[in-house]
Amino acid sequence: MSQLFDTSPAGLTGRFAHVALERGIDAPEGLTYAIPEVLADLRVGERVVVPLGRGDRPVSGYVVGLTDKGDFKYIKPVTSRDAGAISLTPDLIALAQWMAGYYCAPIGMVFATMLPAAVKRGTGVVRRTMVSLSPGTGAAAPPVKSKAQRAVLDTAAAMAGRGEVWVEMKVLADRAGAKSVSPVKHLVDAGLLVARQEERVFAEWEGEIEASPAMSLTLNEAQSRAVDRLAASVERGFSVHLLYGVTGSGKTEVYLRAIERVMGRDNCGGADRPGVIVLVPEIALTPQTVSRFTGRFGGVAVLHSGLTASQRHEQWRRIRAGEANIVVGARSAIFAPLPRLGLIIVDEEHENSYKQDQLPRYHARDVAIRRAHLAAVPVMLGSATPSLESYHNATGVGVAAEGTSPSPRQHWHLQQLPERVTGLKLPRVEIVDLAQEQRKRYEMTGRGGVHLLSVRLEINLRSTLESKGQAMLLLNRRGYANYIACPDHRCGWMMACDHCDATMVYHKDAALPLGGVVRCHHCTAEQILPAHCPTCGKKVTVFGLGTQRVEEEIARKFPGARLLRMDSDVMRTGRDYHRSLEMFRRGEVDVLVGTQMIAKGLDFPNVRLVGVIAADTALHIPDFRAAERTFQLVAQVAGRAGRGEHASLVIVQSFNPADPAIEAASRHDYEGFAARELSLRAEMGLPPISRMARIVVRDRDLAVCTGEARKLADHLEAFNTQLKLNVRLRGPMPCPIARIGDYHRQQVELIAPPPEPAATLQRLLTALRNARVLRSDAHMAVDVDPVSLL
DNA sequence: AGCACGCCGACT
DNA sequence: GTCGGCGTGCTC
Repeated sequence: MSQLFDTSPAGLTGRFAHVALERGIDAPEGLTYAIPEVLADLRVGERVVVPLGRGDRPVSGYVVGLTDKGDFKYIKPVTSRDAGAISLTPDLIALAQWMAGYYCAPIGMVFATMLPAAVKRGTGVVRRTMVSLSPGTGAAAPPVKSKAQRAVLDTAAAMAGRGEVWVEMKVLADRAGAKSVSPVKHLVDAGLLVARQEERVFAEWEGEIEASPAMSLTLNEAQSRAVDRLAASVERGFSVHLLYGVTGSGKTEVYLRAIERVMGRDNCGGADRPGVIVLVPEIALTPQTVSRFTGRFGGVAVLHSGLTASQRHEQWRRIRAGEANIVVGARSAIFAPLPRLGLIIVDEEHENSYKQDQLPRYHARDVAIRRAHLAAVPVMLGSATPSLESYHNATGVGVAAEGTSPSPRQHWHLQQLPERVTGLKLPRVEIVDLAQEQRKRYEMTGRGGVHLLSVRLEINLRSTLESKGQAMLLLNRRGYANYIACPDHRCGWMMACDHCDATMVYHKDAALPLGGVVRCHHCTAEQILPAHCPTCGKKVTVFGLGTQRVEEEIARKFPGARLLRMDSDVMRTGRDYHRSLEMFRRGEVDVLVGTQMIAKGLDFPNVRLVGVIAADTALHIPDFRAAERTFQLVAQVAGRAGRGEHASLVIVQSFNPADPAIEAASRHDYEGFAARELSLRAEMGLPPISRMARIVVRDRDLAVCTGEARKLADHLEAFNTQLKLNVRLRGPMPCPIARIGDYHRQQVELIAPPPEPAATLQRLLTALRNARVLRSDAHMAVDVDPVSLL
């Protein structure tokens, strides 16, 4: 169209910008707008305002591409640049486009996730007027009208002499002893001072993060080797290093040294230096973790959910401006707008919290790998219990034919830290058979019922407390009892949520009039505990284990022990969590009872006993990763013991003591577990050897839900056959939890076989998306690489 | 996401 | 005969 004109229409450059809008339109390549002369220097990544729809409603979007050809029929011009001059680096634009395609998400949603709302809204932006002596005003005392003006000029001259050339108007007035800024304003009007507007983001910080002293630790051989190999790979561009180091093997020190190597020892920020992103699970983002980085380096920015809007905005601006080039943060910190990237580190890469459970359903580890690839830099993934995805990629275990040795994927490297740092050994782990324990107890006492503490655990807890040691007890289930039922087996009534296909959980609370509430863990439903069975009238019983019950049991058996429970019911904010951990660290707590939030990454030297109350909680959930979860949980919590000079012990209670996952975790045998589990996955055609996507259809009406799911499955089958993709389709079938919050849920699973499973899956999903039968919205959720199948 | 167009029930 | 219900689809 532009070629029709010898010269462009008035005010237009004849060039065009592809603009991806912030919401709504699911087109990764964006809409085409003409670039006006006044915006001739528009670049990819800039946030702009464009007219949309008949009413030319102003909407925000991002320039994703520039072109000389505008082949669309009607083309409107870009209205203006974003008022806050927000822009994303070109690598983030490319990353957003990849994410929108890979995760089947509207690109606008991806941008919305990339940019903190505080940045878009401009939270915390303060305008200040800065003034400075006019050039030429200095030496000769210019005529002034008042004493106040004289004082202002003298003060400004004195400050300029100390290097403060630009001073905020209000500050200058104060220093000069003026009652208001009016003398300063008069001087500006008279041309003796010059003024300019400055916009700055201002945030209040409550107490500075204290930097822990930079300890110079000597690396052991394995640590040095890992650092050397990573450093050696920098020149080759993109590479992935899986740092598999047992619990307590000093992975953090490897990260710190790797950062030193990449950006130089004396980092203090500066845009000329490459930047580093360190991803840490939200829960591990403690002041202690952060201080290990701030203690070693300057120019560190922190991003986590506990920040206020203006703090987040301030951190983002510092990063964007190159003032901070080390970013430590949770999942969304992978979108940190570093002008130049040098390295990405993903700590505890196996953590499921890296996967976002809302649109866009991205996995921060995988996005990190993609971002490193786009920037041609190395990425290091660290874990004591790597995800089978990463282990498979880094070793090739799981696909090698008999007799051939497995080989890693291209660009992947395995770095191992097989031993704990100086002098520390992995703790001894004992398994207690709970079924046998129950029988023994019955023989001795004549009474049945499940006891939370086995004889072994109770004895060891007692001796631990007597010797002033600390203990941690893990039970990965909140509440008091997760079943509320009729005691009569012939009746069989069990209390279920009215809105979900799930049982209700009893939460004890002595402060409440009826001693507690009954809650659904999948929606917000809450009820009182019924006294009698609604079907047969018998007195209801509660059974099943929860952390509250462990707490009660310990309090009863060990009245002198200082006890603290940590689960998401008690820990409402990150501050509660950090405060509790600090109490435990200071030794003000003897026994810590909690869910998986106490299992990961914590380092308390005085923990001499770790007890797993029931290792089976995750074992029977209908998810092919049940064994992997169980292994990770047991191995991780076991790793909390033996981090000091005292002897320590881990006791794992289980109804399935011979289960391979529990057994392997008790022997600290990750490799054995991984080899076995990966061959099972290969045999059953499951990830990571294959790739999976899951599409959930939800509707309040069951018939609509099943009908829509059927239609979707038919479409999938048609395209799968037509494109000869050989993707395995399962369903439509009800989700394991078939109804949540009054919405019925049907699912279809897509499993793409090797070779090139990811590409195969993408081809099918893209085909459906282009045919407009697949969309991610309120009715349909596409989850690529799901981590949870409920 | 908005905001239109479009095709069926209760009003002047 | 019109007003308006919100279902479906487009926005450069």
